[in-house]
Amino acid sequence: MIARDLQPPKQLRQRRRNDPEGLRDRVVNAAFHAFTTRGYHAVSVHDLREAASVSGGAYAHHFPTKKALALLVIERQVLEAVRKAWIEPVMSARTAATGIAGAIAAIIAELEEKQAVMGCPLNNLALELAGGDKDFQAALRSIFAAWRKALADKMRADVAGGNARYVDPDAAAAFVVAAYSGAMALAKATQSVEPLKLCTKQLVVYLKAVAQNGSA
Amino acid sequence: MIARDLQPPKQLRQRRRNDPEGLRDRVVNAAFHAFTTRGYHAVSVHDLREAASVSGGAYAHHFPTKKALALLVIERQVLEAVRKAWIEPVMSARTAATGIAGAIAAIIAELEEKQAVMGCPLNNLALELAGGDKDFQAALRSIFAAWRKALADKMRADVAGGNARYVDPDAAAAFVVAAYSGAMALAKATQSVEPLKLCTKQLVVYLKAVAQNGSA
Amino acid sequence: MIARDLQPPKQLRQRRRNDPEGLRDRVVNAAFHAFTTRGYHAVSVHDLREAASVSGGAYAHHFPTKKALALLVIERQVLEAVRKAWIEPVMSARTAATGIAGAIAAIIAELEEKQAVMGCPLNNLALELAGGDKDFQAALRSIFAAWRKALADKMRADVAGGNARYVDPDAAAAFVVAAYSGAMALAKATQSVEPLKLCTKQLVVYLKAVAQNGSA
Amino acid sequence: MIARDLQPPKQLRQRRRNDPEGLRDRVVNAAFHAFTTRGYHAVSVHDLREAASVSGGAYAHHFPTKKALALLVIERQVLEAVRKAWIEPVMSARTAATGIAGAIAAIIAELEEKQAVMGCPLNNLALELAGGDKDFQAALRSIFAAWRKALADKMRADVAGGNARYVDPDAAAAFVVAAYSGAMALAKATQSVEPLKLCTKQLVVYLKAVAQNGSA
DNA sequence: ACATACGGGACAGCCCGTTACT
DNA sequence: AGTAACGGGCTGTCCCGTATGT
Repeated sequence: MIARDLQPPKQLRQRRRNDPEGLRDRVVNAAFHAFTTRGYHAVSVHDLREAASVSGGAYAHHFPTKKALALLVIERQVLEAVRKAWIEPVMSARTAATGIAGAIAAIIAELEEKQAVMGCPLNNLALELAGGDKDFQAALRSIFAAWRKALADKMRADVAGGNARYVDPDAAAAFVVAAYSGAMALAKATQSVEPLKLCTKQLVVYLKAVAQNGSA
Repeated sequence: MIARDLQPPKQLRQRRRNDPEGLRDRVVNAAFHAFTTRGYHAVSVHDLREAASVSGGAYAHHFPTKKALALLVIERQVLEAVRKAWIEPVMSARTAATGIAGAIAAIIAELEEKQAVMGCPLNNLALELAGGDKDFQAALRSIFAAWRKALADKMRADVAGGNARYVDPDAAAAFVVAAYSGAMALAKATQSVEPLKLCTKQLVVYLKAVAQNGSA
Repeated sequence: MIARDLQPPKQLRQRRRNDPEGLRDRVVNAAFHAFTTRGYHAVSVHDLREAASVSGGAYAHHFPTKKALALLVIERQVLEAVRKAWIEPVMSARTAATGIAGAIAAIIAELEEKQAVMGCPLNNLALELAGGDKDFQAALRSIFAAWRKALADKMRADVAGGNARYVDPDAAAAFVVAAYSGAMALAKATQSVEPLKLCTKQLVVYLKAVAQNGSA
Repeated sequence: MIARDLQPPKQLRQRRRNDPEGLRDRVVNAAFHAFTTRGYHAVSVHDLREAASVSGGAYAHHFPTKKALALLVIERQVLEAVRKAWIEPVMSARTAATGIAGAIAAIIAELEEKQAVMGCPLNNLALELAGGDKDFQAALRSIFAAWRKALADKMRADVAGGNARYVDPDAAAAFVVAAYSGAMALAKATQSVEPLKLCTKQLVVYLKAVAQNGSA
């Protein structure tokens, strides 16, 4: 009718890159960061596409649903984060106790560089998603299991090597995971590393008690 | 103006009953349950209105925004839940250690009646909301503070009464909160009370250690 | 279930005033201001009740619908505003021409005190509402008619008194109303009194032309 | 993933046709018509989508907000309407006076074909929107400026060509715009072209006066 | 007269996933 | 592999008018 020149600026049409792996990485990394800091439900796929500079079609080509992407994030990135921050440091430490203390110390050091305490990626996702969906539940549970198993194995190695006498390494490992997770929750709620430091000290007290007189 | 009953006097048009407090209670209770089990972002206000059988107009009259409702839930219901499950049992127990063990035992007993482990209401909300919004953060933080303070006060009372010699009751209280919170997270992730039982035993070990030889 | 003390603060219950006329005045004045500056559709009855500090029940008791209130505003306040700003000054002036110039000058002076140019109340409402609703249309049209009639009558008096020789006073009056209305629209769009001043000068030129050589 | 046609291949599921420009045109034209006749606030985006037969998703893809759509309408369609109805006819006329008279005459002729007088698109929007929002204000102001400038330029050309002696072409142009705008407002309020005809005659009187003896 | 509580529906905007097209 | 267009439904919030109650 009036004015028919409403074409969108064709010249701005995004350049195509054809880099499937890079694209997947960008999306998965953006999703890991967004999901673990803001929460699965609080993040829209639009946010993720924007953060990763990916068009809707390309995104859909690689990730059928939001849930599938989240499972990928959990199984790859979250597991990897736990491995890097906990499993590897503990495995390569002299004893379980020193490894645990060292891992937490490293995390505290990293947090103190940044300004905000965003909590533990695994726990953030677990508390939001483990209640509802079986697939999420299974994925998250297996990471917790790997974490606990690594700690327990190290404790068993300590016992075998004569460095400690844990009566129930599995229980002790679960407790360490729990204490750290809860301390991080406290740290997130107060937006301060102070609870983490406090709890670390207490964790050391506990570990000394169970490693020496063998109460657990 | 003269009433002109154009519609035949529908007997079905059920008489409205003004019950603002009941309505508010229904909504707040529904919100407490839904928010703490499914998560704030996973629940729509439509869900809540339906669960509470409340019309859109009535809902809007009482709760300006979803956030305001959530703050109400946190400040009233969540605080009350922590009080009932933790603060009151511990305060009325003989010692901090027995109170803590008793509180967790009661929670485990309650969980074993039900089928699903939905986690700690406070921690569920904290992990989802403490990262983003200042108002949520403040509300949640104050509940954690009350929880920690109650435990620490009881420990200080134990010290004063000669029943224990905690060196740092605040740290010990924070650790108890953290260990329980983390154990509950583990329980939720595995959908089993087993981690909770395991961790409780270890918590007792810790408490014995710090209460007797005064390491903390 | 948990916490049942959710009663709204009963003590805050608004004091009842029982001042029906004052209440009506407050509402009608608030509505006049809001409707003529922000527009009928842009203002909610909630806004009006708040601006007039009137509860929903009291509001509804006096004004059955939003439209009825608006009609009242038009028939009372808008008409009164036109009377005060135009009809009375012109009627009491020596001639139509001096009355018109004086009326506009007074309006300009008033605008220059304030910061924003909100336009002519009558025209603001007319352009928004005259297109759709017959009742609004009739109410607005009658005000324009009164305005035009007053100007035409004064011109006819001028002719009778030998002060001017308007050939078509009705046309001249309509033109004055139109020129002023359009000038105010221009002033509102530019948020400046400058177009109003410019147009006033031209209006004087026109009036001299038609009053002296009798072209209209 | 293999396509599994769980629904029988619905023949009715009409094939989607991608026509972004057509869709945008449909929406913008519908918006132009609805906004300028019924008003910005009186029209819901639902109305527009329905009028343009556009789904919610498609609409959102092209127009982020209602305001953005309105700005587009103003900057494109309203400007174009003013250009077609006023600027081009006046520019291509022999003199400013004949151009102005011709433009209004054409508008009157068009109105007499239809039944309703919906007013000037530009003024309708201006009176509703220029009071509140800075972006709307700027967009509308620039159209008025273009309109006034075109008339003033034509008058200056007349002076240069010796066809008239306007002392202040800018003021005369503003006055013409104002008089027409106000006359159209009157016409809308009375739902009749009569005020428009009346005022046009007077406008000619004015133009003769200022063009010949050079009073403005 | 007037205050609170309430009903049902509309508001603009966003959601995730899919389809057409290059 | 990748882009833009698109569908249908849901989000939280607000709307105007009415009913209940003092």
